[in-house]
Amino acid sequence: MFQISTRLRYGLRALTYLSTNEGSGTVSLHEIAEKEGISRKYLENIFKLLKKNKITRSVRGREGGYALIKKPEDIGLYEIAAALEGPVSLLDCIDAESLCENSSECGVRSFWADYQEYVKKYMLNITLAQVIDRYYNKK
Amino acid sequence: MFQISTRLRYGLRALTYLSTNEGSGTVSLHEIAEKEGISRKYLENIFKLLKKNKITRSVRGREGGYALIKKPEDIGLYEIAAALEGPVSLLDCIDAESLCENSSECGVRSFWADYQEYVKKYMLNITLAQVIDRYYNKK
DNA sequence: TTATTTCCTACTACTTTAATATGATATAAC
DNA sequence: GTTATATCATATTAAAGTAGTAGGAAATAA
Repeated sequence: MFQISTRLRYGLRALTYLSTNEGSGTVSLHEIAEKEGISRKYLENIFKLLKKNKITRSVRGREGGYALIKKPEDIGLYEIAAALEGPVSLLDCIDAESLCENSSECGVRSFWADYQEYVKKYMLNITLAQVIDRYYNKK
Repeated sequence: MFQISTRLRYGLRALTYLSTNEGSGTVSLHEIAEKEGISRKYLENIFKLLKKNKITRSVRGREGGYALIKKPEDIGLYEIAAALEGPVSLLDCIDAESLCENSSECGVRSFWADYQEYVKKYMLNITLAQVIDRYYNKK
């Protein structure tokens, strides 16, 4: 219940590693995979999404790799989660009109809409920098 | 992302219907299925969990059905969600010690622990009565 | 030229989810 | 007592999602 996906967890770890090790250059997936104990092939899938959503940039070829586009302080968790798990979407309401007459769907829907806003708010207010900070302080 | 399951949504709708229609007796799954447009067989699965978790009671045989055990004001959404989706569980941390030395897992884990508490808090503070209230006010 | 890297298109194994199938058991109405 | 209507029990199925793998093309620095 309310479990996060391995994809997002791996993604966050990879980005944490990336931001603390990229320096002025890039970091290869090979290195991240080795240091974080994550499959390199699976990281490829993850970084494909991160690049597509303009969170990272890439350099191909030898000595290539990935780097963050923005500073960790400017990267919200919401955009990372949205990139890796798809954006928040409310429930479908296709035949809502016919349903809402006789069912409890409307009440439940409006409740969940609020719930999603609540979760989204949390994600919007936390940055990658804050997650990294936790890593070092192990608080 | 942060999407709720059909099982929980159906469960909430069924409980809403139940509490507004049980009166002093019980309501059959046949009736709920018909009025809410949900498969009766699927409702059986849902109510098996709700009964097991002491949210509803049942009466077998003709004229039988289900009823709430507590008043809607005393049923928190968290217990309903926990019954239908399993309780909140933190990430496994079996070989955490070996990992935490070199990886970013610890920082990410502590972040998600807070996140889960945040969500849990929301669920604990909302009752079935409040969801029902929304249904009528269609706010 | 070669080693290393991203990039691209699949494929696979596994788990979960939503739903169905079949029938046993209980009970009120007739 | 028979019957219709319920829950209860077990199990199966179809589709989707998740985690991870396979094989190689293209780029680029050493």
